[in-house]
Amino acid sequence: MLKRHFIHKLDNYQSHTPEEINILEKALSEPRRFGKGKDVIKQGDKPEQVYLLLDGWACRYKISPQGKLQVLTYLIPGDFCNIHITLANQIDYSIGVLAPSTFASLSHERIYDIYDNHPRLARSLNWSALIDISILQEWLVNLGSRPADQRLAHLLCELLIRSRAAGLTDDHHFRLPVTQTHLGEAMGITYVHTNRVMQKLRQERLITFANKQLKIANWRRMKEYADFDPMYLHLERAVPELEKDL
Amino acid sequence: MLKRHFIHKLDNYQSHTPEEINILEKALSEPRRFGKGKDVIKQGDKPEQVYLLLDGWACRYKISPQGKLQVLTYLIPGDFCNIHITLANQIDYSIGVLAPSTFASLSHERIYDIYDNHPRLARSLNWSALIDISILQEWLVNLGSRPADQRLAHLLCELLIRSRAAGLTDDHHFRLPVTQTHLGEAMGITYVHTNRVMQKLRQERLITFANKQLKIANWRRMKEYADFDPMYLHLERAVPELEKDL
DNA sequence: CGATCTGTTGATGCTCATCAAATCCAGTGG
DNA sequence: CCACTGGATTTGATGAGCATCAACAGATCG
Repeated sequence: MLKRHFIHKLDNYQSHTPEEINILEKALSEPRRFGKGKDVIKQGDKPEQVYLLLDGWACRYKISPQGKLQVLTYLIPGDFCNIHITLANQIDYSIGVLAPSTFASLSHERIYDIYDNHPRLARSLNWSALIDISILQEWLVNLGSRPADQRLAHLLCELLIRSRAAGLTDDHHFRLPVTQTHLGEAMGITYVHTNRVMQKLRQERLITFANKQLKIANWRRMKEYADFDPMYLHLERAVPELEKDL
Repeated sequence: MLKRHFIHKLDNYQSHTPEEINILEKALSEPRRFGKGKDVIKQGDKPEQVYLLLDGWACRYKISPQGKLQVLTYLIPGDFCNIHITLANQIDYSIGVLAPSTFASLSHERIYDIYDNHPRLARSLNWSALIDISILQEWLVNLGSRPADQRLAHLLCELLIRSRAAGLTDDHHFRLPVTQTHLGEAMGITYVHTNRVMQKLRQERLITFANKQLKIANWRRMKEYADFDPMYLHLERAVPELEKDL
């Protein structure tokens, strides 16, 4: 049977026994489908459960009082959408669905149970949360200090490595079912400019993009171009393997 | 006796008994002084302890392979510099000292001890970590979707509220011992432009800045100008008080 | 099969970077 | 106490990167 994406992801940190996997599986609710454009969590909601993206594509985002939308991170299968089990009264972001997706959820009690009684699993979840923060930080660097072309290149490098880490692909292609508008909202630029920057990367023969499939045509040059160092993804154990044949 | 800044900060979440405060105090190492320009933690170090800023001013930052520096967050007295007790082999950021500062540290064992045996304190620490993430997210919004003048205004609003929450000030002034270069590195703009934007805020009579003291001259207009909603600081319990008389 | 969303292209102007130089200021040593 | 020094702030001139506005082509979908 096929390994689920979240197991695939967590296995990059440490390998999990069938029993451990079973504990996680049993903690999950029935999967629930959400259509494109729906919100799983809305800014202002009370925190109630943690969502796990099983399949599809989503993002965490904020809308500022002025009405501009900013994507905070992309969520791919295997990602926990909102791990930092929030002690706050209100959540200050939304989880939006970018392509038809299925989610499972974990109640806070289940999570606390894991933290209390399954220290190895607890470490895996903590590791996953650590990566979330680390990605946020790298996105800050991306927005604050790279021009738009490198910014896009960097984002695409990240998404390829994360896709490989989740077992979503094993070559240079990955599924990227988002519009250029979405990409722009993640990078803090307009969709018009996103389009132009995308063309530039195509002309440089770094990427191709068709049918929602993105291919990084030359990984070595792309990495260099993007100034990409995967260290922040904390996949030490797996990166050599993940970059093999790229 | 004077309440220490980190207690002041945590009390915004829930009040702490003298015994609880004592447990925290006893978990702290001897304070250690660091001079301006020194690094408490360097990119690439192994995680060993958690630092608490007792006095002074510091920041978390990253230097990209290309050599550009990006400030990820400012640290003021009462802040834990690196709570996310990292399970990684390497830390991917540095903690830099911007003004002469004193730090105390907590070993990972002490932290785990608190998590295991003092659930109320554990919640307070988690709350503090939550704010860290939330600030990161809001900074992403700031960099991604606000022009430089609003960006600076927003940053200054945040720093005033945080300073009040840590008991560092009780009026419109707060100590800001950083150069315009540093501010620029936080906002992803050059120091030249930082200077010009600063002058604009002065001309609008929103701020004054002299002797490392920043004053927000008109809180209501400044908030509006900056598009500032303090919700992300998760100080619900305290914000009404914190904004009193502003 | 029309209606709407997404991608693409062009023209124009503003925001911000870059380069360069002039003050201002705090600290240091004679 | 003053002359020196190096960092921080300020100012001006120029240009690049990106936003904005507008229009059209292609893809998608009920």
